[in-house]
Amino acid sequence: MDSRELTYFVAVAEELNFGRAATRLGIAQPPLSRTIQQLERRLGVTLLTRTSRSVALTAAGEVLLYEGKRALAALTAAGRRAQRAGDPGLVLAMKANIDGDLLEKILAQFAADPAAVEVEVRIGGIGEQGVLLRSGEADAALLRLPHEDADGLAYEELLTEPDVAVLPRTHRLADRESITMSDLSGEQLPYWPGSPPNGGPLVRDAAQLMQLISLGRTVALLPASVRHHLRTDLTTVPVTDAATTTLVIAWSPDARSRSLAALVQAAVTASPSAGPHRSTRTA
Amino acid sequence: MDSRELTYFVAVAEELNFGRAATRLGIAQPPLSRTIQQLERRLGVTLLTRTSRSVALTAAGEVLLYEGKRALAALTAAGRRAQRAGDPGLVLAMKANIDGDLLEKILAQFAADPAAVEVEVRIGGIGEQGVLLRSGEADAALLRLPHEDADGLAYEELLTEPDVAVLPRTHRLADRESITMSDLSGEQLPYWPGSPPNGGPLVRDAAQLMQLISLGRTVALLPASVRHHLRTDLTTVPVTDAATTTLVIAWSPDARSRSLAALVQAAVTASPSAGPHRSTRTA
DNA sequence: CGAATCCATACCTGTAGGGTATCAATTCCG
DNA sequence: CGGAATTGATACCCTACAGGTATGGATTCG
Repeated sequence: MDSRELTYFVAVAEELNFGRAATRLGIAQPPLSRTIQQLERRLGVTLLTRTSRSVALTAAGEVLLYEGKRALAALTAAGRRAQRAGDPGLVLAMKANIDGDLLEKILAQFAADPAAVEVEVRIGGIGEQGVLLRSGEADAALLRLPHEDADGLAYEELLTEPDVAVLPRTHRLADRESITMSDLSGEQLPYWPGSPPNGGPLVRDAAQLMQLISLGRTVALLPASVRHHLRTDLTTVPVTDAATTTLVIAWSPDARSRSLAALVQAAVTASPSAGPHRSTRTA
Repeated sequence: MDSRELTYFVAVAEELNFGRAATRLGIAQPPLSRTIQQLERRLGVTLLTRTSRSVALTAAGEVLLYEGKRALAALTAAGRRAQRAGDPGLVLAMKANIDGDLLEKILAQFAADPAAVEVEVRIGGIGEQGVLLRSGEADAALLRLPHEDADGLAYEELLTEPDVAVLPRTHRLADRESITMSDLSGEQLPYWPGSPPNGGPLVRDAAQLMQLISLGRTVALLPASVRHHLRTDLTTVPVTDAATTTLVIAWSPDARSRSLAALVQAAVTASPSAGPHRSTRTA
């Protein structure tokens, strides 16, 4: 398999349109058609069914799209990790304000370890952490399960919190001791890029979300630790039957650096629920 | 990252010699040198330290070798799986005579499942099963832990057996009710390709091993179920403090075919220790 | 039925990947 | 100690193939 052909195929398979795919790849359409034909001939399998009006994936195409994307990601990740291999430092990816004040403790704990190295903390947008990790640009990431995807990653659980409702102070439920999910049935819950629209507004970052809540346009269910960083015009109310969010530290299962192991160890030690640990990966 | 460059690098990194690597790749040495230089320039990292007499890997090179091999394997596996995606059948890889008579039961159980498809059983050499699985040539494999490597694979445990000593009938220990590991301290235990030599003979397949045992040249510790297929000039003796071997059915964690799931299910159901199951991967 | 859309075909061009010849630096060994 | 052998780098050429342009054929849409 050649990575160029595969890259081209993935583009077509995702766009389901040769012209758009070619533009996205920065080449003309004819060479793209040719390359896909070559690939199909080489594999001896039809990947796409083209009516001269539209393109659809065959079963084989579905498989190749799914597996091919992973393989290509592994390829670029290999390069990235090699680039950063000389640099002894670690990169930790996280979203702003999701740590429940844990980050400082983790870093302090890590600093005490003899294997400690410099840690660059990279604050990314929603859903970026996993990408950074899988692409080899970050060594570890703080993720929230089940909101974020830990598929194919190793992780350790750090902290589990109940979700609370974040409301404007003027909201009808703002003064309640606690509420239930059914109390929120009339509200427009937001959704993130990547997850399916649910009628509510699309939010890209925390600040935007808080703004929308403040305007009464939406209401959010967030881990209890948001309380510590909340704007003064917002408040939180416990939701008795809400889901819980688990903060985990995740890393590539392929990584095997001494300092990364120490960072994970430090994170587990620094977290309040420092129970027995078990590495896991989701299937 | 380009797969061609990476393939070339892996060859050089494994051979630690540009000439040999070029031969292995079927190209001349100068273009190989050039390509590696290009790769290093592109990544901005030195991968190899060349004294004009020998080649050694840098830290970055080590990382790229390790991760690059995985990425390339994923690449070819993606192609293979796509090739076989149209074919609804499954390929099950295993070693001869390692199944403890379980294979028939598994296939019978599977045949009863509505999602059953044709199963091609591929009997491979020692250590090949994992390779077939990882390269996408097989959908599932019967492996013996801890002798074989389940790294990066998902698996379900089927059967755990104690190891027994396989001896010639004329052996001094052949008539004992049971023995201990210390009784075998004077014996030359064999080793397999891939594992480090230990002074004993190198064996490539079961028939060869049995022959060597019959000649009194070695003695083997094998799972108890070998008894069923043993030559008449050999016998087995329980070893009270021997390790146990666990037969597992393994598959690629990336696979998500209905029929494969049914096969795994059938294997678990057919195995005697049909307890609660838990998918695992080793780190 | 013409216009628009979309993939395939035909043909041309430039470059990058590959080959040969050779050099420079070590190492080996008589 | 000096010549032979080994090994990676350099210089140069050549061809195959990736990519571009123009255009055709088929389908859909208004």
